[in-house]
Amino acid sequence: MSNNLDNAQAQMRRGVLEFCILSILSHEEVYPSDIISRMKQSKLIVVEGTLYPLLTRLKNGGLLQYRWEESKSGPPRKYYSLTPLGNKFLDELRFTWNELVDAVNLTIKKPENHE
Amino acid sequence: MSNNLDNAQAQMRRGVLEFCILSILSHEEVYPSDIISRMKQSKLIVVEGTLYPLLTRLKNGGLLQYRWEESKSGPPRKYYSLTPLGNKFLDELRFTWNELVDAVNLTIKKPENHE
DNA sequence: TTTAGTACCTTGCGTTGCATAGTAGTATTT
DNA sequence: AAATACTACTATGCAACGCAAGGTACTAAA
Repeated sequence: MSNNLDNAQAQMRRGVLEFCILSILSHEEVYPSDIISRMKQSKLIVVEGTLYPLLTRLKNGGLLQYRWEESKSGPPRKYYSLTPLGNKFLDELRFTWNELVDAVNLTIKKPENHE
Repeated sequence: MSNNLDNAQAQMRRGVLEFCILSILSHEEVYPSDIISRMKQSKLIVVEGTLYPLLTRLKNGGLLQYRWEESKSGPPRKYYSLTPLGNKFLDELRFTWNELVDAVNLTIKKPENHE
């Protein structure tokens, strides 16, 4: 049961993963570990095994780009940012998100008496 | 690209599928085809190949129950409804959904200047 | 009896999230 | 200098799930 719940919650989170990551990247140039902590701040947990492949997918799709930057405290970092295409894409997602919220609110409300 | 977008939109929808279906079932006893049209009304598309396995999963998890009812216009229908456990579960999902909306809104907003 | 409409069910594929493990850089401790 | 710890990126393999496609079965109409 709690298993079921965890699952359903995770499922919800997954749906907005891409959207949130792109949003974060639209505000600031960050590297993957940054994203993880930003997300954790808003209680949206992402792990490495999820994030890295996702970023690669988005990059291959032409939505993201990155540049290497040296770090004093470890290996070099990949700083990601949105491409113009990525920005357009994000705009669409914003619209989709708003639509989704509306759709869900409509669905979870008790229906009017029809007939 | 539009492929990418469709994908991301579908991903979002998937996240709330279970939640919406359980919500619908909490309002009225319906059969699967009903659910599909209810969802379509709110622009949340579900197809049979998704819905039937999902309902079976939820039933096996003890969240749903059903009864058969004859129909004048075709084969008998399976009318689903929530079990007590299903109701509790739905409550949790409502909470999760609200949390998620907050979390997303927090994430997609420009961050305050920290430092 | 054929066609159409409704409803339920199954199979198989592709995607994707995630646990796990691995590589490689810097900094600190012994 | 060797060992340990921390940070960061990468790779692999499995399991879950959505969905396209195809199938069964019932009623009604042509």
